[in-house]
Amino acid sequence: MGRPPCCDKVGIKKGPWTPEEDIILVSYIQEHGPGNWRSVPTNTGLMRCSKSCRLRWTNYLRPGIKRGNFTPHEEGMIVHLQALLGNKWAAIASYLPQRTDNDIKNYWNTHLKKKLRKFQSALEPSSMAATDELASEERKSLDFGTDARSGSSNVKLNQSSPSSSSYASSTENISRLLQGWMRSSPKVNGDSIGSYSSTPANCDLISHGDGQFESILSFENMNSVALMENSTSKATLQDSGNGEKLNPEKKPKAGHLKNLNNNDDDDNDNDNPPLSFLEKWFLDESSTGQVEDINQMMELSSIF
DNA sequence: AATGTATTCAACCGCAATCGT
DNA sequence: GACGATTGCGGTTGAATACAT
Repeated sequence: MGRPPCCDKVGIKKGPWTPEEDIILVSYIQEHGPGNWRSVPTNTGLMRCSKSCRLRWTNYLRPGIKRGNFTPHEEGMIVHLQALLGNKWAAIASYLPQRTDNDIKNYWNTHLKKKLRKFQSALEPSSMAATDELASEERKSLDFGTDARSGSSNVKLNQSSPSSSSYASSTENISRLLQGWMRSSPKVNGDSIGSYSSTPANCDLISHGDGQFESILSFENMNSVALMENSTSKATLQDSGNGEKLNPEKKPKAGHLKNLNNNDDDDNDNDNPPLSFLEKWFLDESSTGQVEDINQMMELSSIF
């Protein structure tokens, strides 16, 4: 019953991509442009399903993708947007140029969520005791800005995968691969199309580029995604790279609606979540999780 | 040095939305 | 409008790697 998975076909290759496959895919897209993924495997001879080709392109080969360290500004934006939108990674990614939804999702799951948990534990130490698994995990890495495993700064974490054997982690390979295309890419608003300028050109979110959170406070009066849509409606959300529309907020699925509604519920008083304090705490690498003003912190608990 | 454990992230899977007929 | 095909998205997995013992 139901449609069989597209990758279940015999002879369809799975797993990590090889440099040869990447070159084939990039060459094809360079010539034909992204899209019509269905025809990509057929036309290229790649033994990959269309989905895999699209994923490889959007998450890795696409020009202008920034890998590695997330800046504090990016972290702050993710925190902000996640609080506003829930796990709408694609929507969040549309406001973080050069970052893929997958990247953001991974970063959230591996780094930011931990920070949030720690934040919660600071708020409600007793509740942490109830969640033993999480609690023990967090206790292993008490320094907020420290990698639990290495004890070193988070900055280390996102260096392009240290692996020397793993091709997929070699950004140099990819950039070399794409160099020709990047050079020939037309410019839009001073940015190479290759930079995947999916962020709305007029969007206040990042246009300031000052690295301050104020830059995203254009959401100040937002209480819902619908409002966000209004606030950005003047911007043409168009991925200039492949022509795909990049609507920051498509019709949410049921689960997402729930998520969003939860946010709405939290904001029933029509006030935005008091995130500035959270950001400060969240991004303070020297923070040890100490809460100086517990009352202020308590205000934040309802957000999550 | 060997082994066990934790972490990361590229890639896969399944579902829902969208598109084309 | 109905239906099938295609695309996009979010959750999850598992191999590779780093770290701890």
